[in-house]
Amino acid sequence: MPRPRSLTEAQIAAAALAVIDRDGLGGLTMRAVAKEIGVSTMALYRYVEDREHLESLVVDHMLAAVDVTPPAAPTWRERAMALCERARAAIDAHPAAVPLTLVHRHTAPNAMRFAEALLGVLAEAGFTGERRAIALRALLGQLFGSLALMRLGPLGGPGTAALAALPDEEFPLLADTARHARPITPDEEFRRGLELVLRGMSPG
Amino acid sequence: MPRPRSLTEAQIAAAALAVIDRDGLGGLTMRAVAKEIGVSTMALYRYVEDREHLESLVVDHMLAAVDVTPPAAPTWRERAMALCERARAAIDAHPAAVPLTLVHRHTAPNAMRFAEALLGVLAEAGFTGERRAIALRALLGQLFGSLALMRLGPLGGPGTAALAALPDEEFPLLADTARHARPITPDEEFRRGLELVLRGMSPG
DNA sequence: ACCTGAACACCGTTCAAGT
DNA sequence: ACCTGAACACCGTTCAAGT
Repeated sequence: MPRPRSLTEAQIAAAALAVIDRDGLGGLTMRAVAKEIGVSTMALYRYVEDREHLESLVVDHMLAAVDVTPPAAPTWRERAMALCERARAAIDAHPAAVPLTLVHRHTAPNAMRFAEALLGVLAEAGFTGERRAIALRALLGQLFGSLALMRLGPLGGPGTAALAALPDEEFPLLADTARHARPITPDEEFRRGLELVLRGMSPG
Repeated sequence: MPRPRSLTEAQIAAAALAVIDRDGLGGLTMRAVAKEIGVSTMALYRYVEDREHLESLVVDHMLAAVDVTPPAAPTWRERAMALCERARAAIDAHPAAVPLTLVHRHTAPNAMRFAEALLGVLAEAGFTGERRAIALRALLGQLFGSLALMRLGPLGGPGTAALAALPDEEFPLLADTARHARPITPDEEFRRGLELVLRGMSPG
């Protein structure tokens, strides 16, 4: 009599994410995830190929939380922005996991689901062919790049404060820019950066 | 009689980069770097705090190769583009090391040197205050985000080819877009993405 | 001061054994 | 079939000892 599988991929991904949220990315080990679920380390290998696969499950699980129904907004730029903000919210809910999204973005089915939705907005706006491909990549680049930058230190954070205290002789512009950047919130930074990209894009 | 230091940071960084280029990021270990130099593993700890510090040296070493003298081009957008293309060339010369640049960008002095140069172009173009801060971050986000995306698979690569073969019913736009993206070279992808960002920016 | 090798506490993963 | 614990080949880093 075959024993039924006792774990699901979602369960494993959720446990891994809990470990990351609690102990950081450095705390993510096969042993830790197994313990979190309450199973032997080797039991995990019944469900995932290796550690890479486990990480991929985590990324897919995070992106599963992104609602990809077409946003109702008057302009295509606002609709694209709304989609990207949903993705940012879902990813930023687990800041320590951000680096994983950059490495495993291509193996997660839910990443494709998101890309398809974003392409829907672009297609409706009149983007076709190569132009649409470039537009998608630029948006994804800004989305993930901006998330990575903000995880290292948002404009309004301590890193920027340190830059503001830099010797004016060597980095005058960096110091001055850092001082002006102090009051910018991560939300604002994300929005305004993406707005630049969207403003530079046109379907024709 | 105190023995003189036998290693330099540049030498260590170069050895680490050689290891990465040869064996990938997974091959980067303290033991491998020490062996590459021809010294005991523990000798490295005379020069670097820990593995994190070693990685930071690698990133700084890669960015040291970026020429930050102001490019001579008619428009500020072309000058900004030229600077970013120099950075891309330096980083892309070591594709396996790209993920490190995302994690250690903030601790590398040469990253600040590059940011200062880019701010020089923006300042000359009339960007000031918050606007300049946002513009810098958007450019850096696109630069690093785009590099990360291209490392996973350029638009013209096998990943895109796989997407093009996707079932049309589930991902019609993704499949179609992937087909049109096939002939786009990494160079073109990088340039055109960054152009979108630059086009969307204005100093006033 | 600088360098070394052994040792410690991990890690991912293989393997043989249990139900 | 599914799960387990011991074992293997690593890893970063501490420490005591050598010159």
